[in-house]
Amino acid sequence: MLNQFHHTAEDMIRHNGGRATAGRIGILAILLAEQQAITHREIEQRLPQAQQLDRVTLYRALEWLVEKNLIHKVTSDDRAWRYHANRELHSHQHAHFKCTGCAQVICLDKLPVEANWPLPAGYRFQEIELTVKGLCANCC
Amino acid sequence: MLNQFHHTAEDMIRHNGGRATAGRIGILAILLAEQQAITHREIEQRLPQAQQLDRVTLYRALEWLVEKNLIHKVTSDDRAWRYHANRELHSHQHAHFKCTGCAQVICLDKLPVEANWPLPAGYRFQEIELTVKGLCANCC
DNA sequence: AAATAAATGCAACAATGTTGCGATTATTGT
DNA sequence: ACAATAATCGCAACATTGTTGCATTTATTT
Ligand SMILES: [Mn+2]
Ligand SMILES: [Mn+2]
Ligand SMILES: [Zn+2]
Ligand SMILES: [Zn+2]
Repeated sequence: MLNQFHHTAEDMIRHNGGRATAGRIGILAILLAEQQAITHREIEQRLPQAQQLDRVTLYRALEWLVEKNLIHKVTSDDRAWRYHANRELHSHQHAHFKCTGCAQVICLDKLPVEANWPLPAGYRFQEIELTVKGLCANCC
Repeated sequence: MLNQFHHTAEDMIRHNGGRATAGRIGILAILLAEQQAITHREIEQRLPQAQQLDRVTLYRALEWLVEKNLIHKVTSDDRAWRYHANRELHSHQHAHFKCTGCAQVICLDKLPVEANWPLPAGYRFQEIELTVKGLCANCC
């Protein structure tokens, strides 16, 4: 139920010292209900007509949610960030899958790569960004 | 010597059935001379004042070089493609490093990940895109 | 209910890349 | 060397995604 997610969303926002505005709650509820990582545009489309937000407000709300570590965003090759709620599985580093057919992005559970990557001398490792590309079950 | 690269570039272009225009040759020579993967903008800046190209022409030349497999392009989190000449090392799949300080991108030699990634049932693997982020020797 | 800081909406801007189309040019054949 | 031709180029216009400044509104606290 989306109402359930609304409640959870509001809690999460308050626990992080932010104002529980309709916009933030709605956005986070959408991301909590979503299996995949979705774009700014897709979030906009899922918002009920009654409470459409300004583009900029949506961007800023997402920025805030990322800062507070409630969601994470994923780089893609189509120049559009995709956002996804942080669940237990995804609190740490993980890889992503992107379908080259329908452009959907899902989070993969693990990041089966050694964190100690062989870098040139003097370089310092910070993090790995890994996207597996292929076809999803629908597009196969 | 950049002239040497010009000669090589012209050869590579002709061998692929394309017209050896000053623009294409200049671009490919720049990419051959460059260690790192560089952006459209950076290529533009390296072109001699005498033969500045239209932005669109530059984009289309790069597109053609990628099609012909003479160069490859790299996705980044700043929404700008970066281009690099295909050498032996990079003809196959490989990972990239991006410095979070100065934004430089270099190609890493290997891709120490199994090509057979554990995907959900019904999904088909195509390729891996992997970027290691960190600080380069200068920015450390 | 008033005070206050946080969040919002609007307009303007920036960066990167794409498309259509007429003009130019590299290449080929004579 | 010259003409024919298709490939390439340059320009203008557009698209998408995201950012910044600032005045207005609103959630929260007192
Ligand atoms: Mn994820
Ligand atoms: Mn590379
Ligand atoms: Zn798909
Ligand atoms: Zn650096």
